[in-house]
Amino acid sequence: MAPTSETLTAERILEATEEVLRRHGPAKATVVDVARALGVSHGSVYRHFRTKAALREAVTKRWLDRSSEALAGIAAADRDPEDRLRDWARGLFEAKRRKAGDDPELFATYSVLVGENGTVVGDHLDDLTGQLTRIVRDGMAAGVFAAGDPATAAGAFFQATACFHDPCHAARWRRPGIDEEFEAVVELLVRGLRGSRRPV
Amino acid sequence: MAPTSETLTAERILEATEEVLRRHGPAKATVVDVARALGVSHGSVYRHFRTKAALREAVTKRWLDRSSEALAGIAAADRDPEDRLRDWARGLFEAKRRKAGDDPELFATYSVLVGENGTVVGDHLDDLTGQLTRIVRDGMAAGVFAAGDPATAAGAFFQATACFHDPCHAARWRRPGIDEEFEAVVELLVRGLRGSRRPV
DNA sequence: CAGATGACAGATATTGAAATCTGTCATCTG
DNA sequence: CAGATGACAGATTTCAATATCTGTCATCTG
Repeated sequence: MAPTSETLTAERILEATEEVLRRHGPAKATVVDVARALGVSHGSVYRHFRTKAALREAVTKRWLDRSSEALAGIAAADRDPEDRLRDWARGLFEAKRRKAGDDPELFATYSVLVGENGTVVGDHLDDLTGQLTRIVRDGMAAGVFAAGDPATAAGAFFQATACFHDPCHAARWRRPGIDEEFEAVVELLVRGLRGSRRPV
Repeated sequence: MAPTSETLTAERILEATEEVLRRHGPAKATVVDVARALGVSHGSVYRHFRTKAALREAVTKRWLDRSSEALAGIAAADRDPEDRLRDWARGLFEAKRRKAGDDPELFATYSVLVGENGTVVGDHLDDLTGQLTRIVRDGMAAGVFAAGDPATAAGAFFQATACFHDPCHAARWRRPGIDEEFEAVVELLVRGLRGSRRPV
């Protein structure tokens, strides 16, 4: 809001943009608002970001990257792959549910941004399935999971748990019994990864 | 469009409403349009449906019920439960994908209606998971699937395949490789239903 | 008299004029 | 001269007046 004497950096613009998005929502947040919040002219914002879309994309990427960090720790840990897989899936679900529950409007805002930015979101999903692939590969190497293509199995696991991390299902995350449903799905998938009793 | 001398029945109103929805879309389809299409006054429509919402709900129910029928046949067949499960899931996916692909606007229209009508949709989902439960129960009875609560397992299977039947994922059904992804998820789930190699 | 009608009040949607925003760029300033 | 500015054109959004719709009901008709 008040003009600041600090140098205008991309980082400061991104912070201001997040704040404007938080206050005004995705539909009403304008580049002019961001410039006003920083006490500069909107022309200065365009010096750092070519278009409004690029600015929104950068904000989205920042947000998604922050989401990945905590999970990356779980994926890289040196522990039983099956436990890691459960913890990772639970961590992803809990994080999403907490964000959706604590500040529904902000979550809705980011859901809109995510819908706008196919490329950035695709990279984020690749990042997450990459983390999953690492866990699955470790599990196969340790003989805990049945042999197969780790990337395919990780992709299937990720898709099968979409109900518990994809924003389009957010409305259901408040229902009672959702935790039991989550556990049931994860258990079913873990058993599937372990492999079949009867030979193929 | 042209006035008809036949008696005005709920059925005829529903047909006209489907047509109006198909032509005008969910946002612009009005009760007055429906009455015009039937050549009657809108007051007559209100004699059969208390509100516009009730009319839309009835149309939604009709549509969902039609969707269930084909699958019900698969679920009730007297065949190997594992094949039945695969065919059922594949049938659900194919039907949804075909509808979304053949007439995207109509599919979008019904997606909106589905979003409006929690109760009717809930019943439909109960119907589908009921069909799945029957298959899973048969599989457990035959020893093909590991013992457990059939309803829980069926619910988990249904949620885990949401990517391939929930309209909110419709945009991804055109991507190349989607069939392989579907197969991978179903295989993983089927292996999970068969049970674990190592004792719990 | 069962069923259809259309006038009506309040709610909702449409429309077009005015305001604001996006993106560019010639100009200014430290 | 690197970086900021604000005027500008064309695109988009807002807003208030206007039109349409929803749901009711007294009245009509076969």
